Amino acid sequence: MFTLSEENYLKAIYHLELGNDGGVSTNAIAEKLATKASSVTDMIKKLSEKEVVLYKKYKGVTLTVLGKTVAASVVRKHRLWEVFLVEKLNFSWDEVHDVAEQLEHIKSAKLINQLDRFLGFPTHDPHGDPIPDKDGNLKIVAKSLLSTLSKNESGICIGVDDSSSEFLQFLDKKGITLGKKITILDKEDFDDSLSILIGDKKLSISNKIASNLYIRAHTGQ
Amino acid sequence: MFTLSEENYLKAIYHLELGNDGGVSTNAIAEKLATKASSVTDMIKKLSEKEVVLYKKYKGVTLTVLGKTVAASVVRKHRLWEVFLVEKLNFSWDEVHDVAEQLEHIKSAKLINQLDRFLGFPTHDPHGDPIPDKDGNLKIVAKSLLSTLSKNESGICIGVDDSSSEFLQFLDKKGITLGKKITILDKEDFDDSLSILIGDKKLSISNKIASNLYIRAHTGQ
DNA sequence: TATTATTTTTAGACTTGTCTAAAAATTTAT
DNA sequence: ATAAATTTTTAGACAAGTCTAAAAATAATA
Repeated sequence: MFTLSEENYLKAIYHLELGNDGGVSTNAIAEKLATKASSVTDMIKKLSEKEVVLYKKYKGVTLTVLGKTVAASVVRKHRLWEVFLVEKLNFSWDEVHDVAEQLEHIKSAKLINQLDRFLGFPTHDPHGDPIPDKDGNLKIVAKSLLSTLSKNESGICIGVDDSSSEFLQFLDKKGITLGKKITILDKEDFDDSLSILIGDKKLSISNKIASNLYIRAHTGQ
Repeated sequence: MFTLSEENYLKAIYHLELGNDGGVSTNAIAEKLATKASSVTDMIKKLSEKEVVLYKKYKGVTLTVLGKTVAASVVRKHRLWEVFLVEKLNFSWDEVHDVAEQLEHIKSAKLINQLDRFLGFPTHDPHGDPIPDKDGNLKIVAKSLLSTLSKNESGICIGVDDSSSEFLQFLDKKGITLGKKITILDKEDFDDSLSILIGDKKLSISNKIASNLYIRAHTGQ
């Protein structure tokens, strides 16, 4: 059994490992959890004794198979609860994070299995992130940043990189939601801003926005 | 804001105050929370400084208006989650307690208000206990123990006193559920056991069972 | 009422998770 | 390759919540 704090460390390491390949640094974990490097070192020792991470002094940390399983289960719970909040309780996608951050630590296998069923076995959370299955596996869908598409290419909006509530509210305001088709009408060399067609509306968006939107290639039509 | 532990103490005191009138003793709280009297004294001092209880050394403890509000809100959350688990996630009434014990500490006003709406503003939990409203008020329905009814009297089963899972499973096995009409066919003086009619079935139940079942008077018919 | 029993509180210790400040190791740059 | 900068670890401290053992207050009893 793992404490709330241990689960948060495992989740942080899990997310950091997906980004960087190889070990995760003490400082990276500290930054992610808004804590101090010395606290991270302490906790890493504890996690290492519990055999959920591999740790060599000064060499960073890696999740073991067990650690990965635990972390994935926390992520699974987080994302299932997010779906629940949006689909059943009328939360908007920018409101779910803090509550899911609490709900992800509730311990009950039956609860999460029944919730999964109740929600119709969803595969993605409201931000387009994949939901790990019971065994911790997740299906990674090939995706590209909108900023990497060329003129006249198009795709389906399937996720966001930055899921801060400011960004999500901005997208709401512009009418950019998951599942919508986006076509690049023009690219401005000067500032890399884009002119796009979304639904039947023309929009101009900055490169910063385009670098935070994930697109699934949309062949044909 | 209150910690998980503080919330548990407030809830315990709240329940104990409903039973005993007057102050709640240190030992009673210790027993309810399965902790030591010395720990209770420590925590009571903290709660007293936070002005949620009135405390005089050796004289027990009473909730303030603020304390009562906080406690009722925890109870409200607990019972709403129990309804959710039974109504939406197919838990049986003997399985909900431990999970609700965790869920009751999730902090989000929007979550609990939306959950309340999603469930259709229920007034009672799966064990027949009333759900406090947003302001912490609860509607107390006149109820009697089945063991206090006389021969040929009848009533509707509306709650249980003991909600341990052993007792609840026993009731399931016997087909005794909330909302059913129960009529006393006979009372045995020797051991106070009862012969009852529930639905169209005749049952013999011990006094211990009858002393843990709440009945709403059922006049006429 | 004096004595015994019970309840409650205090004193001191321990665990978890955190922090600051200083020391040690590693990496970067000259 | 040596010095400087950065990262990481250690050492010691602190707050929350709990515990045991002993002291103090209250309640029960002879």
